[in-house]
Amino acid sequence: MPRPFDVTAVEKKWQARWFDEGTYEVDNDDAREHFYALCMYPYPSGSAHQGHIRNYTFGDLVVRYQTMRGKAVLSPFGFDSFGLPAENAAIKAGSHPRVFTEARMAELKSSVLRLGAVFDWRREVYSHDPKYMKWAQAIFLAFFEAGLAYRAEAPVNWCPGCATVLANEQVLADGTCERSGDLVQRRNLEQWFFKITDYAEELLHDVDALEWPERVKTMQRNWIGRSEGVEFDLPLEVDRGRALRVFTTRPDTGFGVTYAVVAPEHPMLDVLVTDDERAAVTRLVERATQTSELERTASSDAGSGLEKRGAFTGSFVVNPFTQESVPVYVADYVLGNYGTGAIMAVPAEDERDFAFAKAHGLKIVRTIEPPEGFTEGAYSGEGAHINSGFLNGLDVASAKAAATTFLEEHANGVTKVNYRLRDWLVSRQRFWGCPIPIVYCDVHGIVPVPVEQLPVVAPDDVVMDKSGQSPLATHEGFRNTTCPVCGEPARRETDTMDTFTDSSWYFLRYADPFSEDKAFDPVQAAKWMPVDQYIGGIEHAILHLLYARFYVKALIDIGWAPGLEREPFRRLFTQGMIRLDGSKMSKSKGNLVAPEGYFDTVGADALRLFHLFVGPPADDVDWTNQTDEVIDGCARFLDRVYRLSHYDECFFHDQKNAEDDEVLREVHRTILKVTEGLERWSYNTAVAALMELLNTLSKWARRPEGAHRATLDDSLDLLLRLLAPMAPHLTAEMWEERHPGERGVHASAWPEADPAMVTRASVVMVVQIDAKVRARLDVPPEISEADATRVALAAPEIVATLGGATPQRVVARPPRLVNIIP
RNA sequence: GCCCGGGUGGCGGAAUGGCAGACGCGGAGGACUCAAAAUCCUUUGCUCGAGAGGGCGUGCGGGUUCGAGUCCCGCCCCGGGCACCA
Repeated sequence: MPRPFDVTAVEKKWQARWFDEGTYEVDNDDAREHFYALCMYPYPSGSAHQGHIRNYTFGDLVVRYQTMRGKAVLSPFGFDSFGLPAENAAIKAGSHPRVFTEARMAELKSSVLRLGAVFDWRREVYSHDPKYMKWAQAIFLAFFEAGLAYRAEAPVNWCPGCATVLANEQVLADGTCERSGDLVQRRNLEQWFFKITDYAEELLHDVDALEWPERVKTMQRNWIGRSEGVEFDLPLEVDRGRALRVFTTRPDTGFGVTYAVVAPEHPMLDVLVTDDERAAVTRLVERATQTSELERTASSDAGSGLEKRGAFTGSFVVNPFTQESVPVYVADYVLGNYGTGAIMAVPAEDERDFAFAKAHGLKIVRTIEPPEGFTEGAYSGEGAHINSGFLNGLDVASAKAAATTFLEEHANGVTKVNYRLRDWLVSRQRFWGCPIPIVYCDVHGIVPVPVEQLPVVAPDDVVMDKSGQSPLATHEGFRNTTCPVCGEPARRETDTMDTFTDSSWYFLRYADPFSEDKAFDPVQAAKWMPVDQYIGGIEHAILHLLYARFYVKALIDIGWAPGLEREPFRRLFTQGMIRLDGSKMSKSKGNLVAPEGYFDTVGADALRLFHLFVGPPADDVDWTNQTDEVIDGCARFLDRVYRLSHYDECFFHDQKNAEDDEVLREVHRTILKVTEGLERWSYNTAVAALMELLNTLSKWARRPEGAHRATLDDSLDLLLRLLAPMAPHLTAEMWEERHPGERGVHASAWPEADPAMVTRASVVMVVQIDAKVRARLDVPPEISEADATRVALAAPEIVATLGGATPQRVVARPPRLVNIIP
């Protein structure tokens, strides 16, 4: 496609200028109003894919737009540079992950530069930078000292493919690893955890006030999973001094408890099992603890196999409501690490209990009257209580309250809040991550590495082999050290931290990357935080955002960040995904459409414009065989802007007339449309408004009668300023041509619409009969209801259609429409 | 199963309860050209009609309203998230 200008030369020129001159460097003490714009910390997977391009197109638009609005905009860049893909690639190539990673970083950086995205490059941060690692480790130690990091043995998710432990968050619903797809196994290992559960309530509560997509807020709430209920005792039948403690959210159904269930991991199981049942229970427990999470959860469909997934323990407990003895079962549908690991079972009102009761022939007693027509199964809805002694006749809410009081008085009951959220397992048995700065001494136990010895950096002379085991674990020089307390030989921790820890505080380092003696200066950080606009993919809706929120709250609480707001990301925008052939575009799927080809041909501005124009920014984009044509269309639009700014085929007249004035009014209306579009993330309509304006201008200036020259010049300048955040290279170039020696378009102020210029001289009013359009009339925009009615009824088409009859009713909504009901 | 989104021309999409389809892609016709590309102009929801003009149209069925793509009720379909959390 021949272009009227040299796209590549223009883009290179401006990219070099922005980079070399540090145009978008910004000081913490800048006197202008501060604005922190941030795109999510990218993993350096190589040159950018269209998802990155989309992200940085939006981010750069925000940066340039807010700058033109007179703000000091912090726009930093860096790399989430630790992670498994680099390690796997290094194993394959027999090289070091750093070599691989830094090559990928250079590629990604080149892509964002070629996109024309602007950053304060002095603030660049990357996770495997020892300067960053030092403080990542210092934070770990501070958490450790504050009791927020602890070591515990726990059943963990072990992925055989990745040869590492995974966080709950990295295990998919079907029990497979999110990365490798392998079936995750359960193992008991000593691991490091962060006590994120201490913050469950605050993390849940603070979600409400965030200006985030509702969808993301809901996901966060669901993930935290708060549930209120009662914990109480079910005394053992044989020894009423001992009891099985259970948690329930439905104390009101207590009269319907016909059995109890403990998890296979329950500590009291040994006491509960009688000799007769021991063999069967042992078999079940072994199966439950050794089989994968998948098998344990898979059979939820219609409760199949339930008879094999539970066994009678031989013991009985006493239902405090009925004083009846009920059997205790062990079953794998009860989880050991939630609540008390034991439940009261109410088959009539709980689906799972119902299925289990059916499978084992257990008694079912309804305690809530199901509605008319309800036939079979558990009923968990509203209704009046029956078969429930003192609760009879009460609705669910009142019965809950009464039952809770009863349990408090008779069964050591306490109201209790449980969360689905678990502590964050941060240990990873991998090499390419930030080492956990801990030493194990035979005498002194767990000893933190002194801060002055940080960072603990992995050695370079490692052999990345195919065993899958971290080379740190077997590297004698790394592993063997001395105890910081006593100086005797000791072992280093060889696990590294989950890479989500790196992305949990990078935005704080961006705000102050200059401090050498601390992770960030809280006074400097507070000058930018919280992030005013965070932009990233929906795939981080739970993990990254939850962890980063936790980090900030914890850092404030341990005294590292006084004065910071407790939520790091005030506004979040989640962009849609790019899909090719219906599936998400990602490197692992090999379905990337590299942007480099577009940079070389249509140019970055056209590609940016495409991403803005193709649809609502939050929606997914289907990359189809029509896409290249749409991108060409965007390039065509830019060409037309260029030609018009060179008065290509234009004619002029000297005296400004009414038509010229109306065109300028159209420009001012466009200012409103574009500004509104940018403010409410409607970039596609903002671009459309500019296209419409160009159509108007070019039609007007190319008529033989011509256009008023000064009016065209004013219009062009306004158009270029509105287009500047979207297509920065071309607008910068044209502005320089039109205003040599003056400051650039991006340094000029965002246009303000003149209120006197946005109204039209006349507008088209629609006249309907019975809601069908019968006439269109030119009327003044301020026409009154009476006048509107009068001119409507006088219109020839209306007179003809009505045929002299008096209308029953006239609805006038001046100046848009009049509807006549005959 | 539960919780969110979303169903509008051939396609991407637009529309504070007020002219459905802005803008773009694609298509058709034309101008320029020896020719093509590029560019420019016209046209383009479906349908009946030679035409003027008419009818029908926002997943389906109801409702509210002078007026519904938009609000309410009940369905269907697609996408995403969660899913033994007691």
